[in-house]
Amino acid sequence: MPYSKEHKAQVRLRIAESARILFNRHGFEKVTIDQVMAHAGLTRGGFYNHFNSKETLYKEAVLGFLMGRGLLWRTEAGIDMEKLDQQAAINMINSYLSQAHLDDIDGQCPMIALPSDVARGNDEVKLSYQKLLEGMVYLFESSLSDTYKSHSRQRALALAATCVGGMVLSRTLPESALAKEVQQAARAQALSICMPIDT
Amino acid sequence: MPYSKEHKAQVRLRIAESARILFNRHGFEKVTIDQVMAHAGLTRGGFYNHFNSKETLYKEAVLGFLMGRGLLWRTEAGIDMEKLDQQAAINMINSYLSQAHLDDIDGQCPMIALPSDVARGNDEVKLSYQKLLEGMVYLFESSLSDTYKSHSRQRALALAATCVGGMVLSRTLPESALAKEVQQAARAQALSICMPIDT
DNA sequence: TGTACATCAGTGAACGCGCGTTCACTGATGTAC
DNA sequence: TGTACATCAGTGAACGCGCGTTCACTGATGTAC
Repeated sequence: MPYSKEHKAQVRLRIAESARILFNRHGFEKVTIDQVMAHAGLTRGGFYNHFNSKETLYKEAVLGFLMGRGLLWRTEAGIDMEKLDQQAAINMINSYLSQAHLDDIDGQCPMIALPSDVARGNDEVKLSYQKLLEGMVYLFESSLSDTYKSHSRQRALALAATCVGGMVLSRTLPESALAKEVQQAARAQALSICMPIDT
Repeated sequence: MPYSKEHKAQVRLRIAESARILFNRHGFEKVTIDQVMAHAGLTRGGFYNHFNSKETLYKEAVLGFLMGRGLLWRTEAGIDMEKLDQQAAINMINSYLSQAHLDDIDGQCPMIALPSDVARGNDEVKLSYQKLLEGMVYLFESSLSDTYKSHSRQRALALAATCVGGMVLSRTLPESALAKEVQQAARAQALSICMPIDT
């Protein structure tokens, strides 16, 4: 049994990670198997040792975010998944709706980079996208449950819509003041939702 | 001078309209010139009598929504662009964040159908997308200016983010209760933003 | 410890299909007389 | 009013390129002895 099992698993992960980055930059369609493999330091043909088709890459790439880059990202934002209080929601919003996130093409949340690509993908991709959203909603809902006894789920879902919507719009506008304005307005709105009204 | 000028202009519009519908269904990449022309009742080669390239179709298709389908849609929703009061904003939200809009793949707002495609398009497409957003923000801002003396622009921008975000997320989730839940939560939130707090 | 061997991850040429674009043509239309 | 003509919208075959996928191979690795 040449080559250890871990070796193959690692290479597979490396390919999926390369795919995630390139998909974030250029979308599912525009990225070729060649580019993905080259980015992972390999050549064309080997791809099919690891994946059945390009389609199966989509799922793996989107899901990879949760455990890889996304995990790192939550840590940096000071979010402790064991202790989801109001501050966690605030940190999430400030980090998600930030200039840094707008600038980070490679590391951005796939919900922002790939919404319409996923909408046209197969059910597997959509399900992995749903996992991302559920993670975000869980975070918001847990964080808000202390502040708001009722409607905390509704508020959490609306917060997710505002966060993703604000970033999607910002990303889609041509480089301009308006892009920044949208992102900041969405943030202000989101923060006011998760804080008790005392203004 | 055979064929009147109007004839050519009409055909051009018909092609752009076919493109808009097919793009809404399948995105920029997946749709072929053949399909667009066939949908418009023409054949492949004639395309280049009307457009320089596939790329130039993008802009025209997105912009076409504002004056075509979008106009019809605002009328149906009972929105009078001459009289933008609080009710106009409420009508807009109820119509935009609705099950009917979710079901209307062909006629939906391109901001929902094509966000990531546009984000990767050229500046012309982005600019036409921006026009759509500006229209929406203008509507909200005018409608809210009576209710809220200050921050009406910020609220309008955040409303746009919530509307687009709610629909984008809904569209992207696999057919499920969650999709509907997101859309309804976004609507409830949006409505509560544009109505004086009296709950 | 050293060597022969079997496995299979990785290589890169080749295949085949699809699509954007071009081009020589055809024939419907409005105009001139 | 009727007819010949010029224009150019529309046709469809052909081109060429790019990309997903296949396949025969190569050579690095862990194992058996």
